[in-house]
Amino acid sequence: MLHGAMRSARSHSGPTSRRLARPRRRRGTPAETRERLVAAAASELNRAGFHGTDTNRIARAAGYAPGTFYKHFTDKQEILLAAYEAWVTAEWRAVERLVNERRPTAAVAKCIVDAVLVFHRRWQGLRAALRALVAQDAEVRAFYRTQRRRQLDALRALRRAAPSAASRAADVHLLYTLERTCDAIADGEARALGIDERALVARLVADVRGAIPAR
Amino acid sequence: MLHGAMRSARSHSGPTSRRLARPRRRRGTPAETRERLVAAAASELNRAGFHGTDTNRIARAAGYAPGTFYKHFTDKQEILLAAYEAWVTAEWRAVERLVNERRPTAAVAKCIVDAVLVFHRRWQGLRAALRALVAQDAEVRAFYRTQRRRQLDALRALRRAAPSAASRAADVHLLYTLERTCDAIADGEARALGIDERALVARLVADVRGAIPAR
Amino acid sequence: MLHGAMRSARSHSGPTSRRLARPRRRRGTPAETRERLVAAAASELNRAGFHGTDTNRIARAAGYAPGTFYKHFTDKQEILLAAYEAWVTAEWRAVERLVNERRPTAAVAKCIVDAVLVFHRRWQGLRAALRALVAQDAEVRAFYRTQRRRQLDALRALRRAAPSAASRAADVHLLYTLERTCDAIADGEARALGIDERALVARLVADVRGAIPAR
Amino acid sequence: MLHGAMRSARSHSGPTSRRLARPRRRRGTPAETRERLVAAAASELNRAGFHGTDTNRIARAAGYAPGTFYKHFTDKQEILLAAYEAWVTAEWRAVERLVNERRPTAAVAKCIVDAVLVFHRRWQGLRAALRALVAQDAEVRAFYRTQRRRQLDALRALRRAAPSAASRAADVHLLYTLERTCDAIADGEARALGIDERALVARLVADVRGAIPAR
DNA sequence: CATGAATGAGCCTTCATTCAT
DNA sequence: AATGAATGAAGGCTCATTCAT
Repeated sequence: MLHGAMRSARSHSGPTSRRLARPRRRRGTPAETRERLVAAAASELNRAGFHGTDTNRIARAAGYAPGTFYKHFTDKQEILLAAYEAWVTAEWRAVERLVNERRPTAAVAKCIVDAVLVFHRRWQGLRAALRALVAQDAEVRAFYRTQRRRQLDALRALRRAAPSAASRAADVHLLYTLERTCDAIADGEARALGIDERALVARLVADVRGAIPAR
Repeated sequence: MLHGAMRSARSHSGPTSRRLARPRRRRGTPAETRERLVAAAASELNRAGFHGTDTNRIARAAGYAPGTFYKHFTDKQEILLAAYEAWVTAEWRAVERLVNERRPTAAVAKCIVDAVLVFHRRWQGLRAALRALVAQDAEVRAFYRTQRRRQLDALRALRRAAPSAASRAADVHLLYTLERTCDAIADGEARALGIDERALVARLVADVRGAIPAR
Repeated sequence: MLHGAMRSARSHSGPTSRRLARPRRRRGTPAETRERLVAAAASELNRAGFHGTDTNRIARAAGYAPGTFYKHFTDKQEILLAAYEAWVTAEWRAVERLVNERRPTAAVAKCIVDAVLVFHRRWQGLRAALRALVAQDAEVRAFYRTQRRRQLDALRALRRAAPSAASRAADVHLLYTLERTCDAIADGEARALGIDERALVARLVADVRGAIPAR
Repeated sequence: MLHGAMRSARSHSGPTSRRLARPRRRRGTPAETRERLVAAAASELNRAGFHGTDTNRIARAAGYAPGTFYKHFTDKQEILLAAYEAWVTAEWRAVERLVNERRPTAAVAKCIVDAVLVFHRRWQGLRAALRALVAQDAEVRAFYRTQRRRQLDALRALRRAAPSAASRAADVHLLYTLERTCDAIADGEARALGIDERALVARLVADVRGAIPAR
């Protein structure tokens, strides 16, 4: 009569448990596995930051065991860079698509700012996580600067202007302004400060319009 | 508090110098202890970021045992906020001082940008550490926004203009541009991208000049 | 304008603060100080147990600074023993008083059980704290056994019987039964188990009655 | 779980023997790991009490690294409860076994008291550790009372009597008496007080005999 | 390729205790 | 006699990473 399975009030579920369990055994090519891991990492990093995310959790969220993570990435930092690269690529692909549409400059500028805002809103946390590492880690810094060069190249192509010292300074000035202000709108700071977001966006649109050639 | 450490951009003696010679029972008021801890924290956080230092290390760097930290701060986050507050205060005190000098607007604008650059160069890491936490922690975010409001108030007073929705948008636009660009110059990114820093600074000076009243 | 005393959102109150501050500077004889400390310790230990109480807190609760504690006691354990000794003394003084009243045996037995219950209810936590230490520490164990001898002596005197091996066994049997059962009633276990407390008390009264001489 | 360790009162090989020879990567099922941890915890807690051991030590004693502990238990308290639950189960299994033997009531009662004594002797420290926490922690208290209910149910079944308020009071009265007295014998207090242990045990046997049905 | 139990360095935090005043 | 800032050892717990399977 005492033998019944009376469990402790607080029973730890043990190491076998998968709190984040999703359907597993989704076999596929290594590339698919990697892609799933990057997607899961982007999401986790965006939500909890670099130090708030753990690699076991990333793997589980992607449907894999912890060890699998390290078959595809050498460390946590590497997957952050992969996630960020995907982000930059997607953002600039979107911007380029907009620029190539045959529309008035003003409309294009507005669309670009809107598109950037959408991306910054969606990936606020990921961006912040990266920025923090950029300040601390030389490797991340080098990577970040490479991405920045890609952005600058894209912007220069968009301008269709001959590169000059002045125009390069103007380009980074624009990029930083756009980026920082979009971050502030994206993370709600502008609203919290009682700023009229439309007025702020209007300024950004004006900045962008000044940078792309009139049609 | 901490103004001794914040006032100058070159006043840091290095943490290694203290680690060996640690006098037992350093006497002083609690306020002095607190100030030493904040100065040490600013320095450590600036060097290694939030997750790259620990409270024991901060205490040791200030010349105290680990336990002492917790007599003055409830946790590591609190001391980061204290260090940041001191930073903001010192920076804007410097800016105000410049503004109040009787000099031509152009000269004042140049001095302001230079001063901001000095602060951003010196406290790059601290700023990055804070930004990362702002993205993750609601309490830090609230604190950060309070500081931002102080900055905006200071800027408005400097403008001597009646506050309007447009001018507030212009103010944050300027702040973000100045801040992000100075960060990029401070952390060497501008140089790494082959940007002419003087040209970039010139743009910032022009931005600032547009914001302060002509004499 | 920035110079106003703008305090951080979370401001640690610093080492000078006395969260438990009671009116201080109550000077008096060393014996009075000691007594206040013991009283405060009894209360804290009773509430939070040995490991849940800290000596700084005890000192503050008694109206003194942390250092004062160690002027009167060599360590935390010592004050626990002092508090316990006071407890035992008070309890048996109460029991003796009841026994010496000229009343029928049954009434006296009932009063004794009630009195014991009152003490156990009031000092549940202190008793538990002591018991835990008794199991771990030889010094505490020795002290505890000394108190137990006092109790046995008191009980023997109360019995007015010649000491014999049998009567001594009966005495400890009674003491343990009374003690453990009163603890269970005092800490609410009896009630939680759905036991009729009056029936249980009645049993204890019967036990006690069998041990004291009829009039 | 843990019955290997609990079944016998002499099966412990000592924690020192393991500390040096620690094979890397001990393989086994999670259940085996858990069982080893619980056995090590029971032993450590029994030896040093709740605050006298730490989870790192428990893990090492079981042959694991500190982190392994937290794959199986959320905290130190949980493993204490697991160890205690195993203890209660083992003790009552032993008692039941004795009761079910076809022997005279007197002999059975003697065997029961002896068995309880063996368990109390072997696990004195564990019992004391638990009792101290019961006084301080609501969760532990709830768990403890659940175990107590199991004991009462077992005792009632053993009595083969219809449950009544009077019999329930008698049951807890017996349980507390038996328990507290066995603790006192087990921890050497009875001997230290000059009590004839056989006489005391004889009283307990009489108490138990009164509770189980005659054959 | 994938698994998942196990690792272990190291962080944050507490608190009994000391000692210069 | 009392103070209270300071101490520092130690403990609970986490998580990036490894490796036997």
